[in-house]
Amino acid sequence: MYTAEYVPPTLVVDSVIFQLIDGELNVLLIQRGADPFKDWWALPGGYCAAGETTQGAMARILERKGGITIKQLQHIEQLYTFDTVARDPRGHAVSVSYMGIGLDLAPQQGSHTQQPHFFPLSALPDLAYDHKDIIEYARTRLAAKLSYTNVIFALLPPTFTLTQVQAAYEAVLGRELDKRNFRKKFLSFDLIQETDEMLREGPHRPARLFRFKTNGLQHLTTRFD
Amino acid sequence: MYTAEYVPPTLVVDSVIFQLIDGELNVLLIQRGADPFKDWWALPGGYCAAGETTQGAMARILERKGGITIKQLQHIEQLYTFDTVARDPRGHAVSVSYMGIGLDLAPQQGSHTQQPHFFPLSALPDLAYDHKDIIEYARTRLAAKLSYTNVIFALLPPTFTLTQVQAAYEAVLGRELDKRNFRKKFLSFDLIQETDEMLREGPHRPARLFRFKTNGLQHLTTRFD
DNA sequence: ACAAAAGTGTTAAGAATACACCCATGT
DNA sequence: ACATGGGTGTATTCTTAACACTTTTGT
Repeated sequence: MYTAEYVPPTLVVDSVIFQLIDGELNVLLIQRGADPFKDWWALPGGYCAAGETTQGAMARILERKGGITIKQLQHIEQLYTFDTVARDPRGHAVSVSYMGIGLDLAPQQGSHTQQPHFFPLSALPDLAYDHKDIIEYARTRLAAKLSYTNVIFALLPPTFTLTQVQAAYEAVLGRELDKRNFRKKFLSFDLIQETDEMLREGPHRPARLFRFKTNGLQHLTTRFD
Repeated sequence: MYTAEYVPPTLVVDSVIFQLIDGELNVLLIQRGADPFKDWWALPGGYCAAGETTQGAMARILERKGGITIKQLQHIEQLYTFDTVARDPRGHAVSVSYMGIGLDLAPQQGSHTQQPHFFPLSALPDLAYDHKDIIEYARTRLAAKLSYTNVIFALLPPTFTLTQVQAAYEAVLGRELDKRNFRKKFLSFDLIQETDEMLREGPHRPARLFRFKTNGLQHLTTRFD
């Protein structure tokens, strides 16, 4: 397949797994059990072997190291391939990065790692490799995608209130939105429909529950923001 | 660096090199000299070795196979990593793809290939591998970037008329724009300044030449379109 | 004089923004 | 009764879209 003198770089896959916890965007990290960066927090990642797609490798590694299956993720997309020679002290490792988004993800102890853990983006520990850059890249991509896709569905439960949708937008964009304008605009996309359920959860008026008309990523015909 | 039983996929880099010719977006192709896909047209591409960045590999391969140096390119960006196992019949090859944009590129015969050639996107030959998908991905990305960056500079000469700018937008977007509205909007970005030169090239009123205030990619604060 | 592209403004419709009060509930 | 978050409409500003004629040149 390639000549004797051709030695490819190591190919690795790193995953940025997001979910909302308490209205904040959180990312899944594992604590490394071996050098380099032993005991540092890092994105779940690992080798991609010949014959395995990068997304296949992502699924295998996430399950083994993060205790999460990709069926729990409502959206997955490839982000960028990080390839600087110095990013891994052991030698040249090219990293294909992915973003995955889920809901109520409860990571399990992986067989090769310490307990994986979700951290809010506002309180990340020091990170191994260039993983801080990768997370920042993912957050920027997700924020951009809010404005031209329905990707918000991946952060929300099957039924949800408009206040929850707005809170999810605000968590990703990192700024507050006007309640009346947000509802008018978001409803105009025609992505969701009322259910006949209400959410009662406090000493205040119950909130209407909605659901998405279709799941799966779609491009908006009109932009948000 | 990796254990004996770990065999990485081959890592290759494929480049989509665009330039405008006669008001149409063209892409650089080479004719393959060996199997697989012998004599088919393909994107210039080749192996990336350990210790070499993917962009470094791109530069080396473009020069060798396409007769173009990356210094001739006014913009380069990574696109996507194509990794399906079946995309190369010889075995699993993961392709990191790049888009490069230049001007007056005159490809030279490469040492390992037939004469490279620019083809308009509207008249592409059959292409090897998944290279048609890669070109389509690049065109879509470029069209999207027109609306939120100044990337149009990469398609234009150092001085240019507003009609040329509009024609470049139209070539990438694949649709016509209103002259008065285009000029008003584009000038409002404040990216360009008048020169005191005029372009005379026919039996009609000469056109004012402009230049960009800064080269290099910038995000627009307001969107086009 | 004619053909060809350059250059230029106004109007109307639609979208974005700013903004404040009443409603339904649990305690 | 009160505290809490749910729910709703309008006026203003800004942006977009549609549209046609005059100017300057080469032949």
